[in-house]
Amino acid sequence: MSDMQSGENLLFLTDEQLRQGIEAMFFAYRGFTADPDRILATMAYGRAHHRAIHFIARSPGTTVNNLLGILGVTKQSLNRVLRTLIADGLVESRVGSSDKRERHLHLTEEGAALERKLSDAQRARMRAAYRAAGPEAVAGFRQVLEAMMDPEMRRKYHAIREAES
Amino acid sequence: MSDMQSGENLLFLTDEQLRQGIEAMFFAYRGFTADPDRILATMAYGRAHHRAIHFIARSPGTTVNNLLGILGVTKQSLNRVLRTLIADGLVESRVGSSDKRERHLHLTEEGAALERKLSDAQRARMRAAYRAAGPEAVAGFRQVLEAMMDPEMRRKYHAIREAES
DNA sequence: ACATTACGTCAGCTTTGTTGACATTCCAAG
DNA sequence: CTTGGAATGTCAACAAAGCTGACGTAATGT
Repeated sequence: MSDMQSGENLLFLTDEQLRQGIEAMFFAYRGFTADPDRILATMAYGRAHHRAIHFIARSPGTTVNNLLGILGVTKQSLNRVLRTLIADGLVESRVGSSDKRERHLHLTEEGAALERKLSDAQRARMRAAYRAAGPEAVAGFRQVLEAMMDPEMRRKYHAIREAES
Repeated sequence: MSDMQSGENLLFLTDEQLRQGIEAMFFAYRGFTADPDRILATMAYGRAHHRAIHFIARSPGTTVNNLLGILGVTKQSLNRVLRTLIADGLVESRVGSSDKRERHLHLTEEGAALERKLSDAQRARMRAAYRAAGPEAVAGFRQVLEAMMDPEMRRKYHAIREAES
C-alpha cells in the first residue's frame, strides 16, 4: 500500500491522468455496448429495449415505477419500449394483486431467451476483460465506478442485490 | 456450466459478479456524463457537441476524418455538430496546407472556454472518485477499461497520447 | 368525498444517429 | 494531362430514443 500520501505524491490525480480516465470511460463504454448492439441491430430493437429487458430479468415482478427510477427516463419513453416488448410477447405485464394500480413485469420464455443471448454476449466481453486484468484490478474497477455514481444511483445499484433474496 | 476453477479461485468471474460489473458500468456512466449534460442543457448543445469539443481540444488541428474515426459516427452526423460549432464561433476549420482537401479543426478562445467549463466539471467528479478509491483502485480501473475496449479503439486511445508531443 | 398515486396514451418536439445521392476539390498515378 | 479515387460538404428522408404537456382511468389513502 503506497497511499500514505501525506507527502502529496498524488500523481494519479493530475489533470492529464483524469483526462485519460475520461477517455478510457468513453472508449470502454463503446466496447461495453458493442456486442449487444450488434445483436439488437438484427431485430427491431435498440439499446433502450436491452436496458428494460436486463432490469426486468434482474428483478422479476418489478413495477413500472420502479423501473422508471432505475432507468432514469420518462414514463412515456419507457412505455413506448415496454409496449413493443409486450406486443411482441417478450414481456408480460400483470396487474398487481395487493395494489391493482401497479403492473408487475416479467419476461416470457421468449423474452428470457433474448435476455440470455444479449447477456451472454456482454458477459463474455466482461469476463475476458476481468480475466485479462486480474482480480485486484477488478476490485479497483468496481470501487472507482461506484464512487463515480450519483448517490441516488448508488443506492439503487445496491438495492437491486438486496431485493433478490 | 461454470469453468473448472482449476487452481485458482475465480470467484470474480462468476456470472453474478459479471452482472454486477455490467450494472456498475451502466450507473457509473450516467454519473460520468451527468455534470457536463447539466451545463450543456442550458445552451443549445448536447453530448455530441461535448465529444467533438473534447477531442478537438485534445488534438488541436485534427482532421475531420480523424475525428470521425475516434467518435465512430457518420460524417453527416458529425458535420451537423461541427457546422453549428463553427457557426457559433467555437470551432475554427482551416483548410490543410499540405493537403488542401483536409480541414484542420481548432477551438477558438470561446470554444476553449466552454471546453474548460465542461472538462472542469467532469474532472471534478473523476477526481473525487479517484481520491475516494485510491491509487491502486485507479490502476485497476484503468486496466479493466482498457481490456474492455475493441482493439481498434484501444489503438486510438493510445494514439491520442502519442500524437501530443 | 376527495386528493393522490400508478399507469397508459395522444400529440408534438429535439437530439443524434442512420442511408443514399450528388457536387466539389484535389492528390496521385497512368 | 487526364482521370480515378479520396476527402469533404450538402440535401433529403428517416429512425431511435429521449423530452414536455395534457388528459383519462382506476385504485388507494386520508
